[in-house]
Amino acid sequence: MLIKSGSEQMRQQNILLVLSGLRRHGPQSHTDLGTRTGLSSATVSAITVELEKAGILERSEQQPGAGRGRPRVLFSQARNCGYLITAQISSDAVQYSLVDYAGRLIDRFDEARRHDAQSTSRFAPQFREALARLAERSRLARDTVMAISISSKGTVDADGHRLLWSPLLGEQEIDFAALLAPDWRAVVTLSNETLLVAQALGIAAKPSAEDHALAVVSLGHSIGLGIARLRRHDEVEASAPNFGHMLHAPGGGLCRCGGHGCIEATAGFYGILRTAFQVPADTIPAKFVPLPEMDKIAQTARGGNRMAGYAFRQAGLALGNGLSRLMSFHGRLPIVFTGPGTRYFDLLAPGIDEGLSASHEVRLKGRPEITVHPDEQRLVFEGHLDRALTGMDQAIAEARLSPSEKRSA
Amino acid sequence: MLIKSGSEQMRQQNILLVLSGLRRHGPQSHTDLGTRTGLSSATVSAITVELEKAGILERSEQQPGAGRGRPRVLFSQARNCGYLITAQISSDAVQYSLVDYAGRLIDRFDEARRHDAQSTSRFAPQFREALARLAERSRLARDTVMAISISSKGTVDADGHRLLWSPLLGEQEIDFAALLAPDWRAVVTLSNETLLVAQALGIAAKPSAEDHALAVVSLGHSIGLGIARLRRHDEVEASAPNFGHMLHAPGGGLCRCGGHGCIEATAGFYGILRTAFQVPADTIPAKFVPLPEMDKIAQTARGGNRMAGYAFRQAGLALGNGLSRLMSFHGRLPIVFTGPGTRYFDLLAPGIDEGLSASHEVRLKGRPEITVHPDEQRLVFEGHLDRALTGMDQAIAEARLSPSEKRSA
DNA sequence: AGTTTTTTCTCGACAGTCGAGAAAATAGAT
DNA sequence: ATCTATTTTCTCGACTGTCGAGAAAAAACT
Repeated sequence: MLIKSGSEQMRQQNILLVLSGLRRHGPQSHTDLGTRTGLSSATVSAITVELEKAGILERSEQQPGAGRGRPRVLFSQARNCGYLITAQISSDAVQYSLVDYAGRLIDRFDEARRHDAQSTSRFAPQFREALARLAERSRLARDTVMAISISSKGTVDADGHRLLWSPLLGEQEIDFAALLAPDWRAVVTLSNETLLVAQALGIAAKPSAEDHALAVVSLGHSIGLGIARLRRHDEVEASAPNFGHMLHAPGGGLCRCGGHGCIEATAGFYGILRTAFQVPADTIPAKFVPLPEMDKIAQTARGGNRMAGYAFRQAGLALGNGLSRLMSFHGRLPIVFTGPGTRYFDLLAPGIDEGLSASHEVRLKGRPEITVHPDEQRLVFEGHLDRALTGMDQAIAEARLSPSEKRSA
Repeated sequence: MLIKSGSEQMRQQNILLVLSGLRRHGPQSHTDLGTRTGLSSATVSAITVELEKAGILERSEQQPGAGRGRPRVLFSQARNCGYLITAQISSDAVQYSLVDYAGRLIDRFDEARRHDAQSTSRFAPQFREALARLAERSRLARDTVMAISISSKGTVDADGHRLLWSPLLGEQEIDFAALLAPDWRAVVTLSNETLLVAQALGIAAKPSAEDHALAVVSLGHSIGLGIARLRRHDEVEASAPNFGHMLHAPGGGLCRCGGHGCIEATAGFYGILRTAFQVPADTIPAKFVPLPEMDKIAQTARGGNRMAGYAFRQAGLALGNGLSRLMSFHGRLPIVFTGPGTRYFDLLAPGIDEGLSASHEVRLKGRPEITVHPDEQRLVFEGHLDRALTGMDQAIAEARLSPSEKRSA
């Protein structure tokens, strides 16, 4: 059964329309909103008045000298209406950011992670403490933080509450929602890192709108994949399949997940290292490979070293074959590479091409468009912003009746 | 941007709600509809009166003796409100069915297809002629046919208008929408056969609702895959990835698609035949393998013939590995096997199991639930009904204002 | 015939959107 | 300095649609 539609839903929908228009296209006037949303001027008025009263919107100053006529007044999000905290967990550090409702960065710091034995057990309390510190530094009442958005590599449960498996903490499951529930009133969401990248690229790629989807591959110690499907009406639906541990070749090298022949076991940094140094493929994978070491291997490969070159080519092949399979499922789609591994893209490209050509889709319609976008961290942050702030907009639209509204108006 | 919401959309949505409630749960009374949809009695009244006037709904007789009180009158679809034609194209025949708006089968016939050289060029005119005959046999005005729903194996374009590639007609592209446009006013949709099976299983599996998705594999001369995602509110979103031509093993046997190492090249009937008879793997695949011949191979395999047994096991392995990759993308999901190949399921099962166990998902959460459902043709028909009739409901809801409505009421 | 029970139908109130036009605010013209 | 043209914002009455409550209908039971 679908959902019932009353005048209630109608208003919610139109409020959301206004908020998301403002979100995607910045401060706008009454008339802009009207033409953009298709709503009549009268309706826009009713909505903006209501949101202004509720403290969600505020009127910016009009820009003067913009031609004849009454000057437009721009509406924009009220900054102090609520705050968002993002936490990007990566292998060597966690980056914490505090952002206001309008999407402006207020404060940010990194906290390095150590790779000793106790680091995993101490992770949760350290995380909690860091969040507390972030709020304190800006003298922010905790109740004003409406959302906490966390990202990590690995597998996340459907609710976005628990980290089920991660390359950093292994099978140590963390329930972030439960961890933060005592301290915070905010909505806590955990997302796969590459999913957020896909989200960010999805909304950015929107204007072209030629293709209906795109894929992004994160190259690093482990391999991540994100898919963004571009739905009608500016919506982006992102997902993050477990690509790194998809079967590449049965009986292949030992993977960190305990399986054999995963893509990551050949194309992740430790896989490349293993092949390059001719370590037996069932050797327990390295926990962490420093970038300089990878750089060194890449240098020897570029200098003509056979085995190093072969390692990168095999890695590319694993990626290409995997992407070929991806395209069997989702059709041919443009591919973006990101992450630290992109600095070896020249070495990976031939293998990727070879692997891709095994696909029916590629043979029929040609090679997909491939681009490289090295700055992964920034994309992750953008993904955080888009998802979390849109979520706040939604929550505002849905919670419209509770505050006062019944008595006063 | 989302879509604007006015009182118009509100009514459309609620009309759709009533129609789909009626569709999924059969004839119902005023009150039933009210509780099911959540709409107030007054609103249900307004809607049913409108639809009755428009000739979409009609009141069935009340069933007498059902206790005290005023007897309920059941609403149901007006049969003569519109008709649907379905055409199921399979390798050896095309089945044409005529169905009324309530989903009742009115007429049906099969037309055999021959496998000679001219058959493909003659296909289109024969198809057109058969549709004409179907309408004529029931003395039906063509304008009353609202939808023509066609299914085939192979690749379909996004609009559902053109058959891009099929195992039966190869690269000979057919634009069914264009083919039928001169003769029919109806909406023409082409769907992948296995997608329809997934749709049918999806709506049937709904009550359990434990898993959020399911996959169905069609085993035959070629291999089909359908996925049904169970969305909230009774909605099923079905898709049909190009599974049969997904890469199984690089450099594997020659496939009908022209590639090497596709799943189908090992697991399709011709692939099994090739392996069983030790024909070189780059031999041009047989166009068609009669079932009795497959039965014979299966018999020898069951009787202990090494090579025949190996052929089925390899086929199962290709399927299992493919499904393992599917689960890397979609998570662990229950699997249904259908199609003529299910009669060899005992021989395929060991290979499938072995292939599945290579998946990270399976190792973590255990083997997925596997069921067999041999009667593919009936499932395809059910899928046709659900998709096409739901589409008609939607069209009715959307086209509400045009007929009269403005003048009369 | 009267009462009870259940269902269907109808009426007034309410929420929300829309079109049109009034009011506001500015730049340029006189 | 005042007036006019122009553009934007705001307001009012009409319309559409939903909802709750109660009236009307239609059967079974007493």
